[in-house]
Amino acid sequence: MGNQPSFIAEARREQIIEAAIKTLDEIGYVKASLAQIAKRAKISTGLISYHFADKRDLMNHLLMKLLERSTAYILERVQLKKTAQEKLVAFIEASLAYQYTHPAHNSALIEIVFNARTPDNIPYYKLSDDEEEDQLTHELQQILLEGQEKEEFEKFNVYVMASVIQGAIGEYMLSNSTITQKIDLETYKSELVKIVEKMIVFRNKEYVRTV
Amino acid sequence: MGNQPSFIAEARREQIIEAAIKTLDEIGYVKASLAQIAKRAKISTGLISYHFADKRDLMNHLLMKLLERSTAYILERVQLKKTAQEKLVAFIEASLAYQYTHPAHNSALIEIVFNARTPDNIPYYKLSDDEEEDQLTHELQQILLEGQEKEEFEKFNVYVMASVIQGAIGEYMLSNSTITQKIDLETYKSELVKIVEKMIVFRNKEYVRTV
DNA sequence: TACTTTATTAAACAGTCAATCAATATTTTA
DNA sequence: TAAAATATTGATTGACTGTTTAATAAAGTA
Repeated sequence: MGNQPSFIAEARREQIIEAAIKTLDEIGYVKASLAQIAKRAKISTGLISYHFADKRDLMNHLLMKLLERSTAYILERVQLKKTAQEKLVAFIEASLAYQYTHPAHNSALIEIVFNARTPDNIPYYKLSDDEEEDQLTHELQQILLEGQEKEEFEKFNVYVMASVIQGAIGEYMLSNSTITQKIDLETYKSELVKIVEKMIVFRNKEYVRTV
Repeated sequence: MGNQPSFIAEARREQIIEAAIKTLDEIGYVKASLAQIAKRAKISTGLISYHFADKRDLMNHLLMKLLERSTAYILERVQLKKTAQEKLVAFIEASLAYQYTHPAHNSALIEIVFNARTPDNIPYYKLSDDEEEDQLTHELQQILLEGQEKEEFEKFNVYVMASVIQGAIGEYMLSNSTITQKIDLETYKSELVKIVEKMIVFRNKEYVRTV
């Protein structure tokens, strides 16, 4: 009784997950029934239940996939850089770029994080994330620490600073209108980098002189 | 046919809204059915339908109430201050304080903003908010502008800076665990203020000398 | 007082949900 | 090929959804 999840089954699971992403993006979590997902995958609802234990199981797999992808995208680009400052800029730019180039993934991620709950009813967004998302948080904190050790960066509370940076990134991802209407991605990117560098980068003599 | 909404009716509507807030906080938007809300208000479900046109109507009233309260709380405290810098600090501190002292309101607000949708299915969080929430955004932008005009603050993009600050505030409100486990409110408050002042406040000669 | 309006309940309604199941088709294995 | 395992459908189930309705209670009015 081999238990490797047969080639065709894996493909179908992929397809269902993709359809679920599309569904979440299009009609939101509340309306994202198995029937709606099945419709977009052009299969019967029963088949979803056959491949996933239940709806929560499907949503968990979907969430993992979304986190994996964005994490990989961002980390790839960060690891190309050498100095902490370069890494930090790459982190910010890649985060914003991923959101911009994958709006559907982004919406789906928001829908699920703010709706899915554990069996004991704790919402995911309140969860301590030892998982993938945390991988990004961890990486950001590492960059900041590294920068301080190498004296590229000033002293500041790393956790709070990481939170500020992630908040700024998330804010653009969320407020699809208020900000987006007035500021395009490139402007936001460069302005945000400027601001972050101002609050982080060590002010050496040349810098002070230019103030 | 007078249309002032009778004393007793208004009280009942209040009660239903409070029960709805409690429900959203406790079990989240997805499970917040009229039956669950009625149970907490200790009334029949039909009575909710009698006092509100439909569920969306109830949720809209609830959202308005939540926004009114937090906006009033924050603006009250900001208006006590004179200089732009003092106002900015008051804005940040009041925003964080309100969340901390009203966790249930906060959860309810999150649940509704990330779930409610317009009749044409646009999620509220993607909506351009000409409303109350925007009142806070607008106030923050005004503070930043005023600071620049009075040369208290450096030059920066006001929209991006406002977004960074609101992102930092929202991040603490959201990540109830990752941050909160490591950093208490007071520390986050003071560290955030320090960071914001560093990226905003005009660096006069005394400041530079201390670097 | 008698009458009208407002408030409230419990039951019923039509619809949707996730999950299950028996029947059937497809693929894999021997 | 024949048999077994896997994949898929479509229909069904029972629970729950928001809303409506008929009946009744309470409050207001004249």
